[in-house]
Amino acid sequence: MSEMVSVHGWMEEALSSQDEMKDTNQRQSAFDMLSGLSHEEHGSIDGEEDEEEEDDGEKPKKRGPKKKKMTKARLERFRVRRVKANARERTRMHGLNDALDNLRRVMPCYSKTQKLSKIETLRLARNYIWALSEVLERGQTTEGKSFLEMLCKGLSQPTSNLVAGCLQLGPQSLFLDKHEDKPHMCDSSLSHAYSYQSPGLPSPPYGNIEAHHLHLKAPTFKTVVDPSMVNHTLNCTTPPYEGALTPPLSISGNFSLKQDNSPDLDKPYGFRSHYPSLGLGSHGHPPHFQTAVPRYEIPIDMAYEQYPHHAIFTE
DNA sequence: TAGGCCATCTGGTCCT
DNA sequence: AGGACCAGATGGCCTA
Repeated sequence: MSEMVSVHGWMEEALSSQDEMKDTNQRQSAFDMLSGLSHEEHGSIDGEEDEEEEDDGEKPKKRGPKKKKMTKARLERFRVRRVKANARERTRMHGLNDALDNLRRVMPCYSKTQKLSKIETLRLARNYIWALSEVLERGQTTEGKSFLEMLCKGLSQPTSNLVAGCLQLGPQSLFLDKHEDKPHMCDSSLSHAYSYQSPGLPSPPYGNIEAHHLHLKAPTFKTVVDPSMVNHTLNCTTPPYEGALTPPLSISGNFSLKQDNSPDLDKPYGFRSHYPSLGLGSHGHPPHFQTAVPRYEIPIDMAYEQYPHHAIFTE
């Protein structure tokens, strides 16, 4: 019993100290301390090491493996294991979030200040790949409504507004000052001009946006990459695409650009190789695509010459 | 204030 | 046994 009292005192200490904690790590340690508590409630604490439980009661014996008493040593081992597992899980989730952030950066609209939610990021990424593959395979233009339709399919209305606003801006507006903290191709405030209420759509979440609801003029993407200037390596099984090059809606995945100390930009992302960061799994099969987005390799300084104001360089 | 989003904890399952 | 992965639960924060 004295053990229980001391354990509860430890818990209360963790709880009270938690109020004063602002730092996440401190909170983590408090939670981790508390993690042992819930299990104490289920098991009694015995002073003996790993002593087997003896049930002399008249209650019918339960089936299944005999549960061991929560001795102090077992409790401590459990707590340590739980704390380590929590730390691993946090690290794992941080890695997952980092990957999502990297994905956000190669999306057609990216803003440090207004991040797409996780689910919207994944949806837009899927649509983006799909739309670009359509451009490659069928020679579809990125200027039409269908491109916008594909991008916005299944997205929430706010996100669709955001994307629509991005594509509405036209080529001049795509090249934002690289030192400004603006979205790559759009800003949410800009989307107000195109904010549409789609009467027939479930609002907000996840209705399909039809282009005729948008009343948008076709965005005009012009190829700014001179094919003769680039080392065009097409790493796919399909014949080389003879038409116009895919406009660099987002070239951060194609170039390895490093303007600041962000270590993330050193890593290969996006379409740099065949879908390396899109969660292909160990088998490495592209997700139902027969073509890959062409990969342009341009020296960094040349890239800056070509895209001096491309918003993608804002980092 | 409700709802959306997020971070974290937690226990279960599978794998090495 | 321990780690990775997953899904459910929970609570905090923010916004309409």
